[in-house]
Amino acid sequence: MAEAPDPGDVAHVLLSSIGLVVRSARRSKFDGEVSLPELSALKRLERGGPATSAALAKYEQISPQSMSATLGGLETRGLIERTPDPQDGRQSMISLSEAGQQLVRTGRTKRTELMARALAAHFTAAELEQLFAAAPLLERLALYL
Amino acid sequence: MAEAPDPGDVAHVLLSSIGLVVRSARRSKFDGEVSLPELSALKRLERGGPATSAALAKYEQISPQSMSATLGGLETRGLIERTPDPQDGRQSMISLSEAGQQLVRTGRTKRTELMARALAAHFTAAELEQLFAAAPLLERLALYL
DNA sequence: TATTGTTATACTCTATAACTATA
DNA sequence: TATAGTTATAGAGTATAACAATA
Repeated sequence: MAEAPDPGDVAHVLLSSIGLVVRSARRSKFDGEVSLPELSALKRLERGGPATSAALAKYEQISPQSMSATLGGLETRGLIERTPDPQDGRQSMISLSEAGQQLVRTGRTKRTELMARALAAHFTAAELEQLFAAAPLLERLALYL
Repeated sequence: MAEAPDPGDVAHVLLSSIGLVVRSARRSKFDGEVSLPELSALKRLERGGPATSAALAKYEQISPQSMSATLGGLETRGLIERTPDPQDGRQSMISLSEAGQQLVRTGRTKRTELMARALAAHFTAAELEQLFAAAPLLERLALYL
């Protein structure tokens, strides 16, 4: 194990590399495909189960209004369902529809597939392991920004 | 070393975690501070030296038009300089100005500082090492998307 | 009054198309 | 004609402000 790198250096290289990946991922467009924020919300629902719009916004670190817009698009395409809270008429629980479950469970979004293929073709097992291990660290980092 | 994770799983967790970091980083606003794409361009110039607008766009994986807009903002604030190519009147070399060099070299952008503080406060040396090692892998991944 | 969620509006970052100037 | 770069315009994703409905 090498010595600990300077946090400033780590911040530097992370900001660069992460920016590049996001720009690249966004650049590849697929018709009728879910967008990055949509995919993120769907995966959150799969991992965490049904949730209110406000809770989702908090998890995803975006404003409730933005989440509202994202969910609107998902509902239009039948990927999520809303169940009004019988106790509190203001709230609704958002959950994955049958179609939404299929889409996320099978991981068959073209965007994820493209990245999976790139990983399989150009990275060693050890590197995949490294990237896999880095992901939870990145999630944790996001909480402190 | 654990066995190699499935590339699909790696793609999944990377897309999620990276999205979160970018949204969090963008959410924290600082007046008069360089934006993420601006910072990225400045760092590229520091690492790679003077370059043309087109070359920068290619490195950063954005269109030449977008890079033009980014550079326009940086020039207005005196962070970069343009040197016309004496041989070819169409081209200019972009380089960091004195102010731009200072800003990037000292790493004193508020955004980088915020992330550096978070890393220093909430991550172990081994984790920093892990994140540091993951950055070049992410850059490579971006090339194949 | 406070809370959940939406609608209206605007800003940032990016793209594509059309243009200018130079080669 | 071809290339480097800019200007014009549009779209995605985000934010804040103002509003409606419910508590």
